Amino acid sequence: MPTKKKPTATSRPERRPELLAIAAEVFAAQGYDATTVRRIADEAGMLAGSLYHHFDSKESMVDEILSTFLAGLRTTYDAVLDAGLGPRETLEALVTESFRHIGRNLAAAAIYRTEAAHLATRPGFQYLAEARPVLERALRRTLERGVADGVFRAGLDTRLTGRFVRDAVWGAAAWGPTGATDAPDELARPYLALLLDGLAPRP
Amino acid sequence: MPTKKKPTATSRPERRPELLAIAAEVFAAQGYDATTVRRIADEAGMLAGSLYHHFDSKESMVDEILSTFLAGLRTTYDAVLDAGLGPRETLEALVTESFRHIGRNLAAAAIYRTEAAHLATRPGFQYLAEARPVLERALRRTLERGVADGVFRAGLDTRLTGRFVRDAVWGAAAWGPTGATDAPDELARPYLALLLDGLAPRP
Amino acid sequence: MPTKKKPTATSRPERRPELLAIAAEVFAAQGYDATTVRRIADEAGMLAGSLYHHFDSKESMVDEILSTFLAGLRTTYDAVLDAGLGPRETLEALVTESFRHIGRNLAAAAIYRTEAAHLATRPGFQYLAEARPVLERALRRTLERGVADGVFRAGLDTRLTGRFVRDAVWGAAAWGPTGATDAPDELARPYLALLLDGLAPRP
Amino acid sequence: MPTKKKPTATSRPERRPELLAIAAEVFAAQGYDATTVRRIADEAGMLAGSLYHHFDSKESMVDEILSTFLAGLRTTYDAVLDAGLGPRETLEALVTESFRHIGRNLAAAAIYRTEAAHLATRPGFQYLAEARPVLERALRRTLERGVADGVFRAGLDTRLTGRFVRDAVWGAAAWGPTGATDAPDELARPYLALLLDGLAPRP
DNA sequence: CATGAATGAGACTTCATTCAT
DNA sequence: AATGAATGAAGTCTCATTCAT
Repeated sequence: MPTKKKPTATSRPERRPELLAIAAEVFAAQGYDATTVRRIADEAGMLAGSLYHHFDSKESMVDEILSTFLAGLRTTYDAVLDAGLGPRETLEALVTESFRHIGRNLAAAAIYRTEAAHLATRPGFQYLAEARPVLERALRRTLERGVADGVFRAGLDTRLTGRFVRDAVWGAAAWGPTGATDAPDELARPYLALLLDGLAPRP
Repeated sequence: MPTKKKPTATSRPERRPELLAIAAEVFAAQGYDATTVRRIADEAGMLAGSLYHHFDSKESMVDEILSTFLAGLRTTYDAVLDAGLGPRETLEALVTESFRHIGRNLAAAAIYRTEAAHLATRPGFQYLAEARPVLERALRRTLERGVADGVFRAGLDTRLTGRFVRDAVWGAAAWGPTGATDAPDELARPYLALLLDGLAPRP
Repeated sequence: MPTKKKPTATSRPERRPELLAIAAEVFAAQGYDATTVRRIADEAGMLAGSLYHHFDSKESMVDEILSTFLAGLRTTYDAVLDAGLGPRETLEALVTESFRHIGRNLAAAAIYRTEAAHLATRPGFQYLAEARPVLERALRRTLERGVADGVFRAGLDTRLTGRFVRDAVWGAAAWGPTGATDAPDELARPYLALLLDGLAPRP
Repeated sequence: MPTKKKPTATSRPERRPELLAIAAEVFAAQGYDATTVRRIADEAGMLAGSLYHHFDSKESMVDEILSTFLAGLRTTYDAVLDAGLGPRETLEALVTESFRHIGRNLAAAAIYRTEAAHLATRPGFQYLAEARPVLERALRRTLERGVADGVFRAGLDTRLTGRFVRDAVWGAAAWGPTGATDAPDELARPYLALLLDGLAPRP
């Protein structure tokens, strides 16, 4: 997937990702609107004005953070969907990879979860609205395939179920560093067990 | 002797809750920080300064919205937990009542879901941090009881499961008016079916 | 239901002077600009808007307070100057009556001392600028008479001395209630002793 | 004593004191509350918001003006009191140095005289209340020493006299630029003559 | 007379952003 | 690349004042 944005402001490649990581951390901690450019600069050990040698604007920072995050996510999902797996294995892979991507980019994921809906209304951020149903749709289709194949329970409301799964997965983005970073697979496994077999003991 | 006010024709039965509802709508739609007091006033058909006749500050508006919402939620949970139900029925009631409360107060719920984490760091909003684990804890304990009673699967990670359920339920607060308002019970039933029995068909 | 004819709630038909006294107290304590109309109303047990049944504006309140105070002062000075006293007795009377007037109208005096210079620049308050040199001028002329008569020391700088005396006298307006109210004559006597005879012991 | 500035080309040797001087002038002329930040900025040739690059708030401007002024005053008094002078010389030095300090910092002195009492009630300005009795106390003690030594008249009410002297001296801060700036010693000498020897001619 | 709601102007302050050095 | 000063637009909030009830 091609990068949509060339760095417009002059930048030395080393510093840029570093600054973005710092910015992501602050955005995640305080919220995008509540974060001041000065606070990011403080955290980076420079003055507010100096940030503009690296980025065009505060908006371009979230933009880059979120579009990078989402591009990676989409790539991951595409790989899963193109792998020719059965419905159950596809579902497991979608869930597992989601937890992994979130765990690897916790700040970006938290920003996405909290701010995307509001940011999506601003010009230049439509891609956020477009990205939102991606996981949901992949899940729904996988569920439909599974129901058709008899791998998943007949009569399943695939639309609602897709949403429930998506929300449960993304919820982990808000658990904070202690919850989701270290071992994303230790979230995926129990979640999948619950999702597939339910709470009630099998007879 | 001060007589009770008895407004005759143009009775204004408390403008306050009306204004709070408007404010909640705008906060939910745009985010707390991105919402200007003027926008709320516009929506209410008055000038920005006039709002301060009814409220101390913008902060006090979210405060009242959220604390009212959470007080109702806690009351509901307490009623469920005190009803003497078995674990499975308690779980069903917690989920069902959560969807109902969210559906009845969609704007407040959306604000809570999106802003609570950031607002909780401000002085005077500690109660948000305290309220956060309430549903999770109620769920976890119910799950523990259920596991002990053999109603729920043995070996369940009750801590993680509590969180997954909470996130799936609260996720609906972000579905927008078309998703969760109309028939909360039509969310609760399929969700509980999924949660209890899982995706996989029973043998 | 109260009686029709008499304004009952308060047996006082004239609320006005009472309200002015309250306003003067608050102006003196907080400063004119820092005083809100609402604060005055609070102190008077009514709502801010209700004050406008008695006064045209906040400005008209200070106006009435200060012009009343100054009219009384001028009357007093005129009486002293018209009494046909000698220079020394005139000086004593001016000082004594000043302390008395200040002591009797402490709040108004404090407002005058603190706010007059700034208020005088506003339209409608020119009389404040005109009133300012009244005591100084009376003092200076009395001093000049006294020097001519040999009652006061030859070579006295009457302009400076007039100012020094005025400032010492008006300074008491800022001493607070414990300093100047109770016994103005117990200020006048020692001050006059000091002024006439000085600190140094007579040989 | 202000050092001559030696600007090279466009040397900006600290804009801060310059801005403080401007602010002091405006505060003195209009009163603290009546002064708008915009007015100060206008006078300084910048926009209101730009002032906040140099100062935290309007309050912090008066704060710095007054605390600097009072620190200098206290230093001066301490030097006088530690000089080992006799009572009469101490008194003369206190009065002379007061007139000088006031004359050198007329705007700050005027602000102090007019606003200190009201400002002192705000948090962070307690030092104003503490600084107020400093001159009075120094004067009273010097007077007491003088009475004990027989340099000053026996039976003197030192408390009242201290206040009278303080008020006469500080009064000059309100005389305006034409009165007290140019030659503070030409105020001190006649005032001391009056204070020591009184109005009445010596026999 | 008093109330309670609302107005409208303006105040202080914040902040993203620019630009000469 | 970075600094420090400044801009300009907004935003929250205050307050004197008005007016129908």
